[in-house]
Amino acid sequence: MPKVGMEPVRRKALVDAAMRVIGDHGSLTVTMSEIAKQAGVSPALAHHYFGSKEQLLIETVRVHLQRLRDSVVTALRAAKTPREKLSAVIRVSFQADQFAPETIAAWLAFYAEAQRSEETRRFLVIYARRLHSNLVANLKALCPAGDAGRIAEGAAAMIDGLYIRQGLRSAPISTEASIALTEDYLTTHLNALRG
Amino acid sequence: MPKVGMEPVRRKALVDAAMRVIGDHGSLTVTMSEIAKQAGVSPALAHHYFGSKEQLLIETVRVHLQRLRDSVVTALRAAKTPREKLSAVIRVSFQADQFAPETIAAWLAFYAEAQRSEETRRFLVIYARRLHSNLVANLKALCPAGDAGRIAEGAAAMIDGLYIRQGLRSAPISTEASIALTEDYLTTHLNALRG
DNA sequence: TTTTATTGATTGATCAGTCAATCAAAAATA
DNA sequence: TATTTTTGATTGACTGATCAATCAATAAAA
Repeated sequence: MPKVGMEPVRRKALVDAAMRVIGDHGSLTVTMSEIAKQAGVSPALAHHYFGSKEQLLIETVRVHLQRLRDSVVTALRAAKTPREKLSAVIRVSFQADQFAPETIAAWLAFYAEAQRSEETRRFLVIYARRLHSNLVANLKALCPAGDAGRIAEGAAAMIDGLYIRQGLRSAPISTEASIALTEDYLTTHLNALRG
Repeated sequence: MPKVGMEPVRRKALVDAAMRVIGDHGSLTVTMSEIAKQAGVSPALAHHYFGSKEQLLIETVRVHLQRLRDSVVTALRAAKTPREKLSAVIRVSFQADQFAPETIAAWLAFYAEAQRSEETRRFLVIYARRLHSNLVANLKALCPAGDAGRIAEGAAAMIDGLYIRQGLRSAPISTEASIALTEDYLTTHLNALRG
């Protein structure tokens, strides 16, 4: 079996396995053994490629945020007007795979981890900033700059809040309802500025 | 030294110590030793009174949510009109001790834990429902019932979202600004219904 | 004397991380 | 082409540390 060029294959498998195991487990206190098993390799190999558990977890955050970013870029390209681009950003935040319970559980675990791991925090901050700046950039075409910043803050908070509340499964809300609430927030506040 | 009636004293000390240690550590992966040390007793005593680490953590959530509830009740009593009561609920959510970094870190850890521990989840769901129903009850006096539910969802999401984003410390926002954003959300949406 | 409070010492389990050894492909050499 | 050497991939077995949980013992009140 040992062929050359396995490294990228194994790294991807391990990063995907980590996300799945963390999501199922609902916590970062998962063992390297579980992750390796899920990826179909030995724990020793996971250490071989990532050096440490912490490094594997950090890579997992990085890779998955990168994928999320790619989704946003694609969605933004497809949208024409600023208003459509705002909707695109919202839609991606709530898209199916992001809204799956295991995915929410995993992100929640990473958010908590950001309190301990400076590197994890850095990646999440980059995501938060990008979300904010995507919103601001397009809002500026629709309202004064000062209002754009404020409305973007509110919209970002609402997106994250709907997300975390979905994780609690107290009053499960559909993807469409979440999108509608956020859209409504934007529309109402933009209208308030005109009227 | 052993005097009778130590139990409630020790329980409170341990629950407070747990919250502090978890907040400082930014995670639930804290040891019974650390908690016990912070409380000034031996690890064995913590086990004696709580049976297990999990039970101590659950008690910690319960007690702290109970305190939060008491704050809300007091604030609601002090407020007269429905609109003032809405403001009171918002104010408590962002009050100083709740907004301290260690407190946010602790709650984030518990939110993540809710994915694993059914009992922890139950307590957080109760809090979420109470927040929602406090908002709905007072909104109903100011707008149609259907709109009240929707606006309450949005306001609750915004509160939780501002909270979690504060935990990231990416663009630290002041207590006042957080309150202002949430108040603005309510005002704007209530006005939109009238206009 | 019984009960409550308290701890030091210990145990058993879990895990991250290491290491030496194996195996097969690729590259170099004859 | 055949043979040897090197290198990358992979793992089983092991180690050391950590930690929750237990327990027997002590000490002071009731």
